Amino acid sequence: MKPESRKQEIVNAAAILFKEKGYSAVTMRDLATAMGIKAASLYNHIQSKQEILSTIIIELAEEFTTGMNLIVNSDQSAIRKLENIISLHIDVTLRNADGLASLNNDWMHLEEENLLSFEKMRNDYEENFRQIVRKGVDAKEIKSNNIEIIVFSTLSTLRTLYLWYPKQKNIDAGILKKDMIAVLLQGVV
Amino acid sequence: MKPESRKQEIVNAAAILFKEKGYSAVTMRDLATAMGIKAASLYNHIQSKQEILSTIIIELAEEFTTGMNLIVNSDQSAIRKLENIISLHIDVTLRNADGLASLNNDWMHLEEENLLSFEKMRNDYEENFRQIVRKGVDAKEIKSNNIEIIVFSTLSTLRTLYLWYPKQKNIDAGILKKDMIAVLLQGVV
DNA sequence: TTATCAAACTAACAATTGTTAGTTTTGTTC
DNA sequence: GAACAAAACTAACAATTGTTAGTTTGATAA
Repeated sequence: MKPESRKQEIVNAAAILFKEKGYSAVTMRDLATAMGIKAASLYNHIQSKQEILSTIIIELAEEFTTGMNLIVNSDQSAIRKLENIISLHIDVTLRNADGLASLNNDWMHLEEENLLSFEKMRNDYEENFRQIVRKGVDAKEIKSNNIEIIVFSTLSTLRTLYLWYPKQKNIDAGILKKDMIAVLLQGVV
Repeated sequence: MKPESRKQEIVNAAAILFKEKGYSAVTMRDLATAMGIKAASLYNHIQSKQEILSTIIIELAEEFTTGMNLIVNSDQSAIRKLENIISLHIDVTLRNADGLASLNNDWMHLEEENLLSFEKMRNDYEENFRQIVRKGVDAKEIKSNNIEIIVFSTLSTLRTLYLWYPKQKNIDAGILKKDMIAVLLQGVV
């Protein structure tokens, strides 16, 4: 066990609180109480409340961006790429479910460059996703229902994993991936 | 066009703001500015900020509860029931996409009885959903992947419709329902 | 012991929050 | 135009917000 830096401990505690009540509803005093210290003491380790949020979100966004780039540039079928995307989301969710709450619900409270860079990463991510599906349809690997609906429904599910996963007890990552791939790609009927 | 009550206008304006920034980050002065009046004037029409939130959420929750009860008690196949649930979500979303943002993201800021009654409605809703899927699996209508994953993935998509639908231009409700049913039930492969 | 440094503390600030009280404006009805 | 109600206003409040300044504590190294 490598000891976590005090800052990282604060960021982790904040992610849990942000998940429960949202960024705006969590006060620095709430966070300090959760850490067992006074609010002012937090500022020995972090620069601002905003810095906590951006630390949580940007790091996760970069993980997704890196993962997606690897997948997009790989030489695989569209279906395989979709499977890898599902796997990526599950991996990130298992590692940091709390932080994903902020990424999903509080990104709009980012400021300046962080907001812009987040929005760019998210748009690029979605565009990559869309392109994979499009190519899959062209290659007749994927049913040409409505491409936008496929992208939307798959991404909705993957983005909500952070809420659902913690409620499942002792679920194995490998089984989860297999089942999720089956449901999302082969359907339920 | 029936004239909306001033209170309803305020609630509608609030729903839009809550969607953009979340309940906690929207101040009564923000809302007043959006209405073109001063913050204090809002209180001629509403009792509190909290009342606005509960008006938005409880009404929607009751719509879902009513709709779900009709479907559960109907005499149809499990697949048909799932189709009707999809249809229900689309109908509610088309009618009040803004309010659904609060229902999805700000329900935890409800207080007292409203919080309890919301949580009960949501749990009952999910339990009904789960039971329909379970019966469908028993009747061999539905593939027995992982029931929890089916419930989760379908519900995730339906709950996120409020974000996606407004970005689609001039999409016909009937076509949307058909396509959504196809993707969610028959899959994409 | 002494010096050092991270990490806690107390005390306070200026700004913002939801809300109230009391008053004025606006528009409709007799 | 008098009367009335709806809906706006001004002014202020007590509480809470993120944050800063300066100080004390506690452990480690010299």
